[in-house]
Amino acid sequence: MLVSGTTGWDKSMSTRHALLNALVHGDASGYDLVKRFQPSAAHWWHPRPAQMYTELSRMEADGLVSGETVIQTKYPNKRVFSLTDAGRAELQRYAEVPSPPAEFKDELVIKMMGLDVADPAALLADLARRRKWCVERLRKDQSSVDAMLGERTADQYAAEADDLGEYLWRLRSIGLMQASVEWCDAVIGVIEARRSPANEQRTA
Amino acid sequence: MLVSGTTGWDKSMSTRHALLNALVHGDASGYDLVKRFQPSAAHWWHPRPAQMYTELSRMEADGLVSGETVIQTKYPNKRVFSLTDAGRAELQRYAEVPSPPAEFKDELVIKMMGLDVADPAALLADLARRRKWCVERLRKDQSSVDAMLGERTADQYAAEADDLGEYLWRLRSIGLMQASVEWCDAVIGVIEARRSPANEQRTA
DNA sequence: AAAATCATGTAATCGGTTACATGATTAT
DNA sequence: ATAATCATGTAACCGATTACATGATTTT
Repeated sequence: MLVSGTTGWDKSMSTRHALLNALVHGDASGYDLVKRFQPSAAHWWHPRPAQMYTELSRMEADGLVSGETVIQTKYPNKRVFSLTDAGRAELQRYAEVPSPPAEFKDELVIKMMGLDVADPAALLADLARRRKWCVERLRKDQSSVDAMLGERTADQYAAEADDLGEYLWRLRSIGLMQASVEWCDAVIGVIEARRSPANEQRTA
Repeated sequence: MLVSGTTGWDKSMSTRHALLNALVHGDASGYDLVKRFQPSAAHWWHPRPAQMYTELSRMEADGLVSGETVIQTKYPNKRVFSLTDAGRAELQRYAEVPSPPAEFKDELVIKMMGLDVADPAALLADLARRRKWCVERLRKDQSSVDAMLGERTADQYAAEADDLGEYLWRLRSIGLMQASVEWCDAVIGVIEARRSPANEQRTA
């Protein structure tokens, strides 16, 4: 598995509870979990391997998970983690704490602040890149959803499936990516309108 | 000004460049900038005062801004910052660095991971709260945009205005909030479908 | 032969958060 | 009287990132 490079990783979230929730569906090694949260496998948020390993150790120290070492001959030994009762209790507690509003962090928005004084060329290039990235992400998420659904309707899937989390995560991503693409187009439109304010003299 | 409490603050972004960009439009004290990025005044991202003050000092040490102390008798003295040439150069450099993909951090999405094993009651409450929050945010952003436009069309505004950053920031927020509300509704739908899988036997 | 897979971790650093401290002035 | 405004900061902490280190095995 290639870990850094390509498109790179995105940023932060509640790593501990993400790991806890991931272990609900079955025991896993740190390595398994790293893969499950990888950018290619997952979506728009990815804890880094370094932190996942440290967090797993901390969780073990806190008694939320227990790790058993599995000795392997051909490959390095691994530690397989499972939820403890305390872990499950913590998950329950967490479920009942109201979630804070989602956080959105977008450097492009910051750059927009300088738009009325800056040269828009660099911004246009940036917007085009961003738009492309979002379209690509959208395509991937959409095809994941299609693959998950198969022949079923969304309602059937909702009733039967056992990986609703994955599914809903992708739905979330799709919505955000659509909004992002539309925003890019709107901003490009604004910059164009500013560049050629021809239509001002038109109607009135 | 009341700083903490109420809905509270959201999280992180590139504080340094946000401050730099804010100073493009005119000199300002730390306090002015704190207000400009406040949740009520601004949008969905807000650096904390503590960090803005520290960051301004660091920027001054790095020569990107220069602060002049203004002595006041009735109120505490203040330091008014202005961009230096180095600061403007840094802003230019920053404009040319490609922006990384936007980051989205949403604890609700994490909670969804446990949906097929957990009791959905707590989640439903959480979703309802979230939905309400987003609708409210949406309303505020929408009325800000309306106020900015006034009698003008979007194209006219784009050609004339000198606060495009504020405007585009709100457009971004509106798109994200709309997507968020729709997602909440979709998830609620999924949970309902799961709770009463009545329609499975229907057509086929 | 080169690259990717399996598998885990440490150390240094950093950006950001929380909590706290101060105190005159003005508006409700 | 109470609360909010003006105005700035420090100290402790913490979650997360970057960079690095290891090395046999399997696939291309």
